[in-house]
Order: sequence, then structure tokens, then C-alpha cells
Amino acid sequence: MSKVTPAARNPERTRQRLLLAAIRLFSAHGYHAVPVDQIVAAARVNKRMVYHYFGSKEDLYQAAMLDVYTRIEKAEFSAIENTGTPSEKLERLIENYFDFLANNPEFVRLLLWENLESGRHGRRHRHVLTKNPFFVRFREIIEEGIRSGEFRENLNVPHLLIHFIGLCFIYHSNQHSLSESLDLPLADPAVMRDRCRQAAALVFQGIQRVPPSLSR
Amino acid sequence: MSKVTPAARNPERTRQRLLLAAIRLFSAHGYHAVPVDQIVAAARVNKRMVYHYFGSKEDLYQAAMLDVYTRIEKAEFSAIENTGTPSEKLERLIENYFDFLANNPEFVRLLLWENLESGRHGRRHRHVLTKNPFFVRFREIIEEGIRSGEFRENLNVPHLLIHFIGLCFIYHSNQHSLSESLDLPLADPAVMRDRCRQAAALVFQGIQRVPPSLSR
Amino acid sequence: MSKVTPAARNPERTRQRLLLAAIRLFSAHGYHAVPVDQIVAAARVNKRMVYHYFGSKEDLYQAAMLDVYTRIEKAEFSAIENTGTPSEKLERLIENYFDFLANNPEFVRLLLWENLESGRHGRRHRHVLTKNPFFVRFREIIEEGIRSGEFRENLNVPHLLIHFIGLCFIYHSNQHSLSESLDLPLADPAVMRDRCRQAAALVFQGIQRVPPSLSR
Amino acid sequence: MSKVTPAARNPERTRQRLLLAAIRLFSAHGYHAVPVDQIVAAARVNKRMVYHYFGSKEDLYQAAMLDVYTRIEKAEFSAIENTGTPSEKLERLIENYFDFLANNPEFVRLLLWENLESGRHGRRHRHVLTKNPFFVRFREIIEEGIRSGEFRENLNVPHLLIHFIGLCFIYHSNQHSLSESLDLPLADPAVMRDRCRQAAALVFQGIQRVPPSLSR
DNA sequence: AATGAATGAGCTTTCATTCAT
DNA sequence: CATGAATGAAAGCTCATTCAT
Repeated sequence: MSKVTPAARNPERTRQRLLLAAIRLFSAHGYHAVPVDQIVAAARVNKRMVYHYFGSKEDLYQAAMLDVYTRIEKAEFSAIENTGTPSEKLERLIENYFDFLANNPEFVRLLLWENLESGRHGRRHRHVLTKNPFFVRFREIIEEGIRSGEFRENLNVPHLLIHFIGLCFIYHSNQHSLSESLDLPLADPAVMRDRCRQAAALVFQGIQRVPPSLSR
Repeated sequence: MSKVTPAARNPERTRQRLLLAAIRLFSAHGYHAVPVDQIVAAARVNKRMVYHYFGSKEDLYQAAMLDVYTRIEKAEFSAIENTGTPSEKLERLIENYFDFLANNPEFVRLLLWENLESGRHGRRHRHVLTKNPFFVRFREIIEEGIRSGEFRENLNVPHLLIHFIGLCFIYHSNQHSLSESLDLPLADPAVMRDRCRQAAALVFQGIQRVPPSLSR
Repeated sequence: MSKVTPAARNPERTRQRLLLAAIRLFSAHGYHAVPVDQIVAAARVNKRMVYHYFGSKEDLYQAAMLDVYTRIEKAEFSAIENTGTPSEKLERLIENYFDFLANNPEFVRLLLWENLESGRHGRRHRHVLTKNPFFVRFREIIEEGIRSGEFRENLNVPHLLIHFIGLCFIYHSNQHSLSESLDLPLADPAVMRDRCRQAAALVFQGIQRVPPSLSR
Repeated sequence: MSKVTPAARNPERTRQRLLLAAIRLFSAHGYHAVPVDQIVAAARVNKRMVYHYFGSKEDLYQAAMLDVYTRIEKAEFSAIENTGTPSEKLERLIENYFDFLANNPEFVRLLLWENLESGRHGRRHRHVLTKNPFFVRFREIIEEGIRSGEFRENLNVPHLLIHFIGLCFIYHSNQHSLSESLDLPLADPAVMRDRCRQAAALVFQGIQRVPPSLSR
């Protein structure tokens, strides 16, 4: 008779339920498309609790965003292991990043929502994105490769990083329209692996030293 | 008694005003964040007209989407002129595409929103994206380059296209978070041109024949 | 078939209904004790109309307050007729004021509520109270009486006015507790007339010239 | 483990805190404008205690009201000392009453709230007002003055009392609107003393024997 | 005795939509 | 064709109160 009521008298659990439901729904449909009623129904929690634990719908959204954003900090990037050539490390890093995005669709989608709705929710939590281990590691590897002579010297690290991220994100940001336009099952894991390889190859080609021609 | 109302008795103008306001607001804030009241206020039109001309808010959105999507069909791609080597043509095409995206932020944003809200508005208008001149031309140039021996033979055209689009879209889809994370003014036209060049170079490196090594 | 629907398609009537219901309910129970639902039910009007015509519950309250406050401006004070001695004029004025308060309980009650809740609704509409014909006329009569030698010279007009108003308002502000404490039917019109006479006499006694003693 | 909670295990203190906070807030803003949360926050007490000690918000209000109402019974009226002429006693009484009201704004305000919201809270506690020492003493002094020939014979004691109370209460019930209308600092203690004197004089004038004329 | 999590009803307000003119 | 008044449903949020510990 003690554990009958579902979420009764268990504050942390109630909070967690709300947060998880919020993450799922906000990342799936965006802030404005999700009524609080839907969240509390999904969390099986009384509506009042949203305001008890988070203050407002907006604050719940912020909490969801922060929770998801910090995942990349906790993510394990095996490329951080210091073995192999810069190229090999970079290849592993790219694969890790791809996997992280594939395994954390909420991260990808919330980030995309935020970029689209930019200005609405402020930049409160973006700092967690700035110095995440991936960014840091990327820069280190590139610089190491340049020093070792494996990579070209005139590489612009930030832009290179952007290109790299672009090659990853496009599969998420434009997934549906591309799938349809090109008639490709972009959500298929096998396809994903293939595209990962291709993207990596493309990057590697571009940054290798002694490029044949076209060295603009 | 005839000239009392300002925008009275001009059906096409009223319709156009609504459509333009809808395009602007929907692309800027997304479907759910824009109330009908805001649209009619921006269009300086009576609210009833939305239902008169379009049927519903949803239908107005669809009309706005269709209008913007067809722009790419009307866009002029100078790369279509058949002069120069495939590389030169591709370079022109990439620049055109970049420019098109830069000049049509509504196109980019509505596309991104549609991908995020995927499933909500159906795929009614996606067909216009499938066979747009850019996609067609891209394929032609690549195939021409392969035939002429300028490009590698083992190129996967759809994936190549995806990579290419990714290099372009990332500046729009993740503009704000990247600007902040990397502290770069990604909206600056000069920066834009530079990144365009870089992205083009990256692609070119990757598809040239006889790549030094790393020919996985 | 045209006048079937109750408040349909008659904007001024709808507005008026809301305003009247608001005046009645707010003056009766105060701002916080009256839900919007109660007002719209009393006005037989759709709830949405409150926000359409007035913007908010608060704004409706303000409108009600302003409407009631301006009544004193339109009130007819027969004492304004310039006949008789200052004493006679003052007597008429006092009677008019009493009657006005008795006939406009909403005025009295809203004023009392505003004084109790002071600071909440700001002083937006108090200006209408400042220069109402009663205040102006009161000052004129007193000054005339002083000049003519009928009234004492050392009269402080504002304080005299306050005393006078106090003698009138007490029957409204403390009606219930006094009725019960003294076991008097203070709402009875006959009682009212009597107290009016008494109050007037009291004032007249106090301001007559040549007071026997006690001329502190 | 015993001294963890701050206000723990001190039932009387908890009850007192709640009562004081309730008195302060209810008298300041009225019953409906004060949420229970605000009271418990001000009292630094757990919300549950309201229901533990008082049963409901309404009951807490009643308790607050009763507590404040009984203050007048405990108030010291020096006029009760039987020295001097009836006039002198009355003068002292009037001053005492003024001071009591000035020193007990909660009393004044709760009384005014109750009169405005009349009918809502019933008349449960009004009895304490009925036979308070002030009322009793007032009647005694007037009757003594009549007997001694100092005051007029045709005095209606209840009405006289009402007038007298009106002269006192008006400064509280209409303080804000009068201050503004007449541009007088009615909250100023010096002004208060002055008006007290004036009010007393006015009453004295009216009840003295041998009034010049106007003996209606 | 005291806590604070949990609740459901109801608050003010906004929404997309329709009606009457 | 055009208007804006009118609507019911539902939004986000607050209320007084109760439950479990």
C-alpha cells in the first residue's frame, strides 16, 4: 500500500519525469507546438508541478535545453586517446562526433530549434557549447598535424571546423527533404556509416599536404 | 462613400499582402509562434481575409511555403551556361547556390523548419525541391567531369551533393551557435565569400582525380 | 429574425452591458472578489469581449471607475443657483451632496475601495474628483459668507470641507458596523433625511459668526 | 538533529507569527488580495500550519479580525477619569479616540474592509464593537453634560456619535483621495493634531447650549 | 509539531475561427 | 469584397487545500 500512487511523494522522480518529457517533446516539436498539458500528460504528473519545480514553461524549456547541452561535455571521445597519427585521430574524432549526434537526436534538434528561434531564448546556455571537449580536441589534432607536416599549413581551423560540422549536421537538419529529394534512406544506420566515411575522406583529402593543384 | 476604406476592393493586393506577411513571419518565427492576428496586422488586412483567400492558417502557411519553394526553380544559375571545364562550372554553380541561399533566407529557414517539424505539414510541396535546376545541373556537371576524366570515377553523386549542401547550409542552420562558439561574424558578407571559397576548394580537392594517397 | 440573438452584432450595447455589470459588481464586492466569469455572466456576453473592448480585467475596472467618477461632474447641484443667503445656499448644497451620495452608491463604494487599495490602481482617474462642481461651489459659498460677515473669518476651507464630507461619508463607509452597534436603521430614507438635517445644523453651528465662547 | 529546523517545535510562536502576518496583510490589502502563500512567506512558516492552527484562510481572517477588534476594549481612554467639565472630558475623549485610530491603522482598515465587504464574513465579531468603552463613555459624558445644562437638551446621542466618528474616520477612509484633491498631507502628524482640534471645536460648537439662531 | 510535495478547480488571457452586416 | 463583433476551446498560470512522511 506504500508504493501504490504513481509519482506520489517522490520529488526527484517527479522533477525528472517532467524534465524527460519536456526534452522529448520540445526537441520533437519545438517550444511553441508543445502545450504544458501535453508535457504533464506524458510525465504523468500534475500540471501544478511544472510551476512548482521550474517556475514556468519557459524555465522548463531552459532546464531541458541545459540538460541536453551538457551531454556533449560528458560524452566520451575515444579520439582523445593519444595514439596514432593526426589523420587517424581525426578519423576517430569524426566518427565519435557522428555517433554522438546519431545517439543524441535531442541534442541536434534542440540546437537547430535554438538557431532558428534565435534571440527568443537568449544565449544563456550556449556557453556550454563553446568549450566542449570536441571543439578543443579538434583544434589540438589539427595543430598537431600541421606541426608534424601531415596537414597543410594554411588551414583555417574555425572554418575547417565549420565545414566539418556542416558535413555532419546536414544529415539531421535537412534529413527529410534530402531523403525525399534524393530518394535515399538517410536514417538507415548503414547509410549513415557510409556517409560518415565519405565525409571523413572528403575532409582528409582537403587538408592533406601537397595538394596536386587548385591550391587557392 | 467609395474611397473610405484604404485597401478596399483590391483582391489581388490583399491576397499578396497576406502572403508576403505570412512568408516573412512564418520563416522568421515558425508556424506556431505566429498568431493570425500578427499576420493580419502586418499585412494591414482584415482577419477575415485569411479565411476568405486561404481557408485557414494552415493553408496560408502552405501557400507561403509553396511560394518560397518555387523560387529556386526561377533562380538563375549562370553555371548552366555551358562554358569552361567541369571544375569551373562546378565552381560557378557552388557560388550561385551560396548566393541563392544568402539572398533567400526565407527559403532556407522555411526548409529548416519543415525538416524540424517534419510530418506536421505533410510532403505536399516537397516535389518542387526534388527536380530543381540546381540538383539537375549538379548531377550533369559531375557526370561530365567523370566522363572527361577530370573527376574521380568512384563518386557517389547523391552523397557528394549532400556534402556540398551541408557545407552551404551549416552557415544558416547553425549560424548563431557557431558565431558564438567560434566568435566569428558568420553573417558578414566578406566572411561569407571567404567560406564559400574554402568550401569550394574542399570539394574540389576531394573529387579531383589521382588523389595523392588516402584513396579509401 | 433580425433581433433574435441577445447581444449579437451590437458593439456599443455589448460594451455598455459589460461596463454596467462591472460597475455593479466591482462596487459591490471589490476588484479581487469578482471573477471575470461573473461579470460576463451578469452582462450576458462572451468572455472574450472583455479583452476585445477593454484589454484586461484591470482595464475594465479602470473604465468602470472613470465612468462612475465622472458622474459627479454631471450631477446637478441646485445650490449653484445663486439665490438666498450663503447659509441657505450651503444648506442646499449639503442636501444635494447627500442626495448624490445616496443615489450613487457605486460612486461612494468605488471611492472607498480605491482609498483602501490605494496605490494599486494608481491615481489615473482621481483628477476628475479634484475639480468637481461641488468642491468649487463649496469654496465659493464659504468665501462669500465670510465676505458678507455671515460666517467666521478664521475658517480653514479645506478642513471644513473634509469635516463636511466626513459627516456625509460616515453613513456609507461605516454603515453596517454603526447600524449594528447603535441598533439604528441607517439605510432608511427617513433616517437619512434626519441625519442630513443634523449634520447640516452641526456645520452651521460651527461656522456662524459670534460664537458664544469656545473660540479656540 | 534536534536544532535543525529554525522555528520548529514552538507552537505558540508559529501561531502568533501567522496571526501577525495575517493582520498586517489583510488590513493592508483586503481578504481577497492576499494569497495564503503570501501570509506564510511573511510569517516564515509552513503553509500547512494555517490549516493546522486556524482551519482555513477564512478562519485565519476571522481570528485576525477578532484580535484587532478587541484592541479597542483594552485601549486606555484617559477621558474615563472623572475630572473636569463634560466639555473637557469630551475633548479628552475625542483626542483619545483620534490617537487610538492613528495608532491602530489595522483596526481602522479592517473595519472599513468589513463594512465594504459586508455580508461576506457575517457579523460574528461585531459584538465586540458594540459595547466598547469608548461608546459607553461617550454616552455617559453627553448625558452628564445635558444634565448639568452645559449641553443642549435636544441632542440625539447616537447621531451625535455618528457625526463625531465621521469626523475622525474621514481622514482614514478617504485619506488618499482627499490628500490629492485638496493637496494636503493628511498623513502628517502635525496636520492630524490640527484637524483633531478643529473637529472637536466643530462638535463643541454644535452641542453647546444657547445656540445663536438656526435652532432647527 | 512540522514539512513540502501534490492536487484539482478556477483564474486571466489568447487562440483560430465564424457570424452578421 | 470587406469588416469587426462574437465565439468556444484551450492556453499558461495561481488558488486554497490535502496528503504522506
